[in-house]
Amino acid sequence: MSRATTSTKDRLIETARDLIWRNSYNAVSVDDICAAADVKKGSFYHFFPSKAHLALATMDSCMQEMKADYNEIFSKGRPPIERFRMMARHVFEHQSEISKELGHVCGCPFATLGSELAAKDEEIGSTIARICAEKTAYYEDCLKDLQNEGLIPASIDVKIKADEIFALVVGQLLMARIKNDLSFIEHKLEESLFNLIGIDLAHLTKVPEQGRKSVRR
Amino acid sequence: MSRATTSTKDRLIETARDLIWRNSYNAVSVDDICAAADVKKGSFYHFFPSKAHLALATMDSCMQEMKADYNEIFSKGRPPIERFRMMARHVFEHQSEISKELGHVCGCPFATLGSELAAKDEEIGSTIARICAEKTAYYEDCLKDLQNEGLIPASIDVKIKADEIFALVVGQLLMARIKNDLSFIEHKLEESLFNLIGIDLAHLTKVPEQGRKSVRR
DNA sequence: ATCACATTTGACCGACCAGTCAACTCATAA
DNA sequence: TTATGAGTTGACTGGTCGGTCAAATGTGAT
Repeated sequence: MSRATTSTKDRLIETARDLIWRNSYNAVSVDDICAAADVKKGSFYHFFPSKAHLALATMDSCMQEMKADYNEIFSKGRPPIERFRMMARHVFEHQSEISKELGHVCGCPFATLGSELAAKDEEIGSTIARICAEKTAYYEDCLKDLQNEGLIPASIDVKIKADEIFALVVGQLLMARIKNDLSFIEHKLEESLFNLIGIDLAHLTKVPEQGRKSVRR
Repeated sequence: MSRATTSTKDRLIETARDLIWRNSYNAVSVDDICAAADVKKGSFYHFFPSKAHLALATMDSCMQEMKADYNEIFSKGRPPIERFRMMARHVFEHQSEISKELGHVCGCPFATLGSELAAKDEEIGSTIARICAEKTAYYEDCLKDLQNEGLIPASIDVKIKADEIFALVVGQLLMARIKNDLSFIEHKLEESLFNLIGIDLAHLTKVPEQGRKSVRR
């Protein structure tokens, strides 16, 4: 009957993602999730040993989706500046979509969950820390390419800069969630990003159709 | 008996601040707070009509403390660069102190609460948004002074830049909370900050004891 | 047809949740 | 002395929490 669409387990993960992301881990009960997913509680505990394990599975699912997007955005075929630019656009578009679907700006799911649970549940805390590290790896790699192309000084520490970028994005997403307003991310995220990286975008875009593939040296 | 130290109401607010900040709003029950504050539940509801109202009172208390600190740090008697520098140091020292006291890096209390409740409780959400706006006002004012002294270009939009600074700090605090590690804030926050503002600190500090009061023009 | 096994169901548990209440203490003020 | 009202107490409520369980049902292989 219900197999036609998605499996019970997947349905639980998807529903949990929506409910927890929209509200918070502790504000959403297992009963809530079961009701929304139209799954009986016994079935829930057949697939997940605890509520926390569902949260972990939900994060895994989110991370895989994120990775698929990032692999596309940060593919080597794209000039590094374009990658960051596309990331900024993607953040807005993704958030905008989620916001329409769930009725509220939701920000970064890992940050939301991490902020709530990092001090309580060690496993979730370290999982989130690992996910964040994976995200910054994309930035770091891209920053290295910017260095190789001579667009940013070779002297800067790309690892630190990547952490800074991540913090900036996470912070702006958090503010967007609190204010329930994406306009800053829509109009200013890209600029903030290049400010932080240290690239004068206005100067670069003066040469519109040249130097796009590679501005090597 | 207990009046000797602090009033029941204040004791509840202080205890709630610690417990909620350390864990999260929904993870801490009224019973928990009452037990930790050695207050009976009936007394709790004599002073606060609901748990949410205690949270609001707690935020008020946090904000007053924050304002006292910020008024000192951002006083006009200090050169604007020193103000930001002192703020970075203050963030670390404050977090370090709290971390020792509560056993875990806690980050920004408003961000933590906001992330958890903004989508659920409108009043708390808008209160937090207002508090954040008050914080960015300090940055904005300080950025204007930097402009007046010619240390940053007059062309930059200080309002936006202030929001960027706030997002960066909040984001790094959130990461510190998740990782339970203050080392990035200890060693890199100041540098990140001036990166974002667009001031080359290394260049400035080459002139150690001069140009401290004012580097006008 | 029979078996093994995965899945589903709904009743159930004790603990805990936010919040209520009537009775009590005690200081002050008339 | 008595009346008032702020503060305190602990027992109480109805509902919800995360989690359990035995029994029922479906499914695929032999």
